[in-house]
Amino acid sequence: MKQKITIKTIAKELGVSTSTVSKALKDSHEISSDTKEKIQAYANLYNYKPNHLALQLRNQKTKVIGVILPKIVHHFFSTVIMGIEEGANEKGYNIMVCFSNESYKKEVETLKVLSNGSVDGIIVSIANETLKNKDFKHFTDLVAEEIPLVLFDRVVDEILCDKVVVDDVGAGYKATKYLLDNGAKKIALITTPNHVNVGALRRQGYEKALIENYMKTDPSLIVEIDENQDIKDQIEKVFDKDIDGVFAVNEIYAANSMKIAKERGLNVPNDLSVIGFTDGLISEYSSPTITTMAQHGFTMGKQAVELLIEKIEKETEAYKPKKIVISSDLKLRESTKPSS
Amino acid sequence: MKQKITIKTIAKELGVSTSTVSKALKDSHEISSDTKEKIQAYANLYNYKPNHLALQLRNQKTKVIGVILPKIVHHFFSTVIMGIEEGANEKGYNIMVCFSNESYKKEVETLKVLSNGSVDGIIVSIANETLKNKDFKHFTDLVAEEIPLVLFDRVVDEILCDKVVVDDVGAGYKATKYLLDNGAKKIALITTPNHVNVGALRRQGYEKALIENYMKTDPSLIVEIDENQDIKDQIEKVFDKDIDGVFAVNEIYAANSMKIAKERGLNVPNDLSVIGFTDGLISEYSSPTITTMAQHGFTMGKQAVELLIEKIEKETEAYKPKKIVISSDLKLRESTKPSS
DNA sequence: AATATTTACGAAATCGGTTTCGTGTTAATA
DNA sequence: TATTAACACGAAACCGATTTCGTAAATATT
Repeated sequence: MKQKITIKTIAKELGVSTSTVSKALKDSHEISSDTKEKIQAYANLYNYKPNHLALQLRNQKTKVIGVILPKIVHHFFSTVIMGIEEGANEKGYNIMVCFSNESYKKEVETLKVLSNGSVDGIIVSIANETLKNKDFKHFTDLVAEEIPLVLFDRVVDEILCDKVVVDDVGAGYKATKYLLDNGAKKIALITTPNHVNVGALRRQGYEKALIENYMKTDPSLIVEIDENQDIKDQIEKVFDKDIDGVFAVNEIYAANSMKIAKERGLNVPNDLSVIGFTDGLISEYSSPTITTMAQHGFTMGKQAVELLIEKIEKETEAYKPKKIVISSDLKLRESTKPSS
Repeated sequence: MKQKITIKTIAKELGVSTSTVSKALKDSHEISSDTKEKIQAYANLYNYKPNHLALQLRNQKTKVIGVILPKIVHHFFSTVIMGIEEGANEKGYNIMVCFSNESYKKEVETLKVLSNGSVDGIIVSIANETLKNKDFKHFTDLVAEEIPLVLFDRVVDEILCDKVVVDDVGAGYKATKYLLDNGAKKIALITTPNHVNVGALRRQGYEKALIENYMKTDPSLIVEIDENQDIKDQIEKVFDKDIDGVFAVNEIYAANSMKIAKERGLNVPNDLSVIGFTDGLISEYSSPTITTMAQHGFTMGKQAVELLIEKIEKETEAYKPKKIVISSDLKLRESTKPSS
């Protein structure tokens, strides 16, 4: 890279001290207008830009926010990033994005790299593997070091920090209730293994809605998808149970269910109603289009980053972790019968 | 944030100089094993981590790569990010991700922020608005400053730097030829306005295939989508032309075409064959599934970052911009007739 | 004319590391 | 025993900015 022009260069060229240059560039009253003009003109001419690293070192802050996501090729996480970026930019921050790829090891490493002073704070959605093995030491260490941390979507109680989550129980409840209210009797739940807490919570909502309707939950209607195996094959089984409703905890599971229904000659929504989760492109472009619980990723990201920046900038001693719950709404489309 | 432990702290506590601590921590032969052990033990105990900012300032490099994308809620760009991140991590770099949101102004601002020393190099896919107004000064300035820059996918010749692109002409040709070879006579092209160069290039391929087949291009079969208006409405018109093939330059256009076909009672692929671009989730989960030109975003990202890092680390004086062309393949699915 | 007050600028410390060079002590060699 | 070499460590410069404090010269006040 080309040799950058620094304050020192300017000082030497104009025969003044670096302090004078520094003050002149910020229009200090201490410097005569003559000198100021000269220095500013020179700086402009040679396109002087203050070196950020030097400023960061001096100010002990980077104006950068670290973000660790489990994955990115995923509509929900993409929208969250958008929200984080917009919120960060508004406050003059940039974001450094990393991925754990759902791996515990990568999450630990990434967290270590980010916590060495490269960023002022960190936003994370926990990797699946970490949720499974329940080892959160890397996070609690971070909290002990008092590095600002905000968790979103995939969070756990063991880590004492600010959190932003969807009302997963409520969402599961709303979806299931809608299906029941519109005549469904046997509703399959296509979910993740229970260690993924959002899956577990949505399941609670599902069960709550059933109980309220005096129905008991039938374990054979619940499919826990193992992502390492073929998704469609795993869902296939539950279709033998003569179901008339499907609540899937994400788009992919919903889309797979639709495909199976079509193959079996079931009419959606007349023979079978389907509700998914995460309002992404698949739901929008599938045919029939899929009714989903909209997750408001953009809002989550923005709220998360606002919480974080508040924590970064307000050095409040007495601090109580906040938890923001974002409610999700049912976005009605063609895969369910119209509300009766 | 908690007061971090620094080399100075350690030095004072153990009654040695900072130079000794620094050397001891890097296992220098200059320091006696006794002292080394003492210092290393202390550093471990108090979880000492060298401050990255200080190192960056001293070494004049950040080990961070800036990435500016037009948007992220988009399968192709998501996969590119994955590739960039993986390639960067392998070489010990992190990525700082920003979005232009297709806006010229935001692109200029973001570029300015990133070029003040926060990153060692930058990877960009140009915003639509910039492509339209053809103002590339912010990029040429960057090149003049000799800040390593790599463009991908949406690139222009005016900017002298390394580039990674898809073989858009070839891809357009392959897709169109496949349709022709399987009996299509009237193929609609659903594309972007011509200033988006990838659209223009894919169109060239489309025209080339037609010419080779002794057909002349019919302008009324070409739809240039204005993204500010309803996409489906715009495509609708061309369906009145009695077409039997559609080549869409992205997934969304393809999915919309499928929907129109379905509404009009056309059987895909028997009455109408459809080929899209960008092998994303929509194509995979649509029904029938959509044949697409796979764009290999991951590979593009990885190649781009490798080019960039080479540029960053090799201070070669004589330098000739490279252009890597990645060929895209047709991924056959249900929306086209099997190859005859 | 003597003193007080501005004005305009520079020296030096600081942020947290790395690195070169110098030096006192001890051990090895002539 | 005198000289040399090896060892172990510290002082200080440096990266690029900011900022406090000090001060010489110019101007204002009594």
